[in-house]
Amino acid sequence: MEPIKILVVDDEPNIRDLLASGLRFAGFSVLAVGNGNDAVTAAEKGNPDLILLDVMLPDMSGFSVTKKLRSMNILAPVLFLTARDEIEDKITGLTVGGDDYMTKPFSIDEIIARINAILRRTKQASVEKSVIEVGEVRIDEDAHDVFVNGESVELSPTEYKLLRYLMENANRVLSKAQILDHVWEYDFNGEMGIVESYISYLRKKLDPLTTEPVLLTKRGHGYMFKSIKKK
Amino acid sequence: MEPIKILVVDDEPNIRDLLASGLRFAGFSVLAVGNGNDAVTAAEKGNPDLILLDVMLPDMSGFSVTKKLRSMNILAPVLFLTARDEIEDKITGLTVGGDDYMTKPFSIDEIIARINAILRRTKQASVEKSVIEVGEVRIDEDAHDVFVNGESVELSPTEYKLLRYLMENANRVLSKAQILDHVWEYDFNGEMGIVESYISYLRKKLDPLTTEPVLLTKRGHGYMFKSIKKK
DNA sequence: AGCAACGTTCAGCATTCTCACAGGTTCTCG
DNA sequence: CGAGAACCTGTGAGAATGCTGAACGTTGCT
Repeated sequence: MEPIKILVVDDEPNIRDLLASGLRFAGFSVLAVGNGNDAVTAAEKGNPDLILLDVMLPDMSGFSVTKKLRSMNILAPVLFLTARDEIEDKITGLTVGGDDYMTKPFSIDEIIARINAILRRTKQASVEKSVIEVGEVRIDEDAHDVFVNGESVELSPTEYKLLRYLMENANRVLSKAQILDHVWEYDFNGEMGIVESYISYLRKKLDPLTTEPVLLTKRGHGYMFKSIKKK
Repeated sequence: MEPIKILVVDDEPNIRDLLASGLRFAGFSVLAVGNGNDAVTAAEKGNPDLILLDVMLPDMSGFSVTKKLRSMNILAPVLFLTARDEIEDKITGLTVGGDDYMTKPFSIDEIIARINAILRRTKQASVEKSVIEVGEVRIDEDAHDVFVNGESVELSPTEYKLLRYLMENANRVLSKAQILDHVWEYDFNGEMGIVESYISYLRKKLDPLTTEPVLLTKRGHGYMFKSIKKK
């Protein structure tokens, strides 16, 4: 099976490396460059399945890059990255077809989720399923819906991301530090107590609907989503 | 089969040697250096499968080291080491993909367990299974779960580490000193009576569920986890 | 502007864990 | 057999860890 190829374009080395290693760990084949010109040549040669494109580049704007790519008949979908205060209406209108955009700072897992969503929409079905189901809990990645035994549950964005990360790693202990790094934005500078708070929120919403608690505390280690009771 | 290569980076010679010999004994191929620059060159040449990296180094922070490594396309997962009170929020944002981190002081067996967990997840091939099963007792290293004949047993962190060490060395006598060195943090300076206490705790939890005692006292020598004798 | 939802911090409470100690038991060996 | 050594285990103090409600600031929506 061919790995899915992602072209990462960002001029800040920190962000670029964060993205590259995060995506590689998620199983993508990654090529990373730091400016618009390199992006164009890399896209031409590499034929990526998706392009992760920072809007603000030193040499040319993300807008110019896509225009150029389209004119060269390179039609890979683009996920734009933009700083929160960089006027967002410059983006709208840019995103045609399967394109999408995200604001910095982001959480690495959110990026991966968006990439999968785009690939699901635009590409062959070889991308992972949009539904994650573990035990009595099911989440629909496209609709951002959560069901417990068929019952719908309303979650805030952070609650949703946390639950998704835990379910993707069901039956594996995750330390608070790992949770923080995957679920929260990369510039988050607070305490790990916030993970405890959100675990508490999730429990309050999920536990009334499950036959037994699904979010386990592994004292001294972290938390775990438990799927099935092993006999 | 190629041995798995670990790069150890720590400026304190004591810790570095402790780690190096512990890991070598566990079957890894180890290269140990004392600062960030050497780490970068060693990683470049040695192509390690995993990097054990102290966050506080004399020349550059662990953060800079990883940044540099990532930008050089060295993507080995990193297990960060940090003093407990060294601001934990400096760590957050560091762990990407399969990375993890531990606080000093640690126990050597805990380090090895974490290393195996990371290698297992980044599926760098045939690392040992996450389940250890000896006789009627089974522990799942990913979930930190313990079962005796299918029955779940709740253990405290220290109890768990002790049981794991004993099971990894089943049918072999381990002296209290050995146990102390492997299971307790390296700066522990209490009495060996603590081992007796924890053996007692384990027995109280395990014996009711086993057909015969599994933790044997070898008077004058130490303790041994006995698997069911099959003649 | 006003309101609701959300993210974040914090403090108090509850639980669990670690470890030392000490009295009791078992074993070993003279 | 008896004394000392080795071992077992209950008790409890203090620390560590985790949970949750409350407060506050921010954002987005009406």
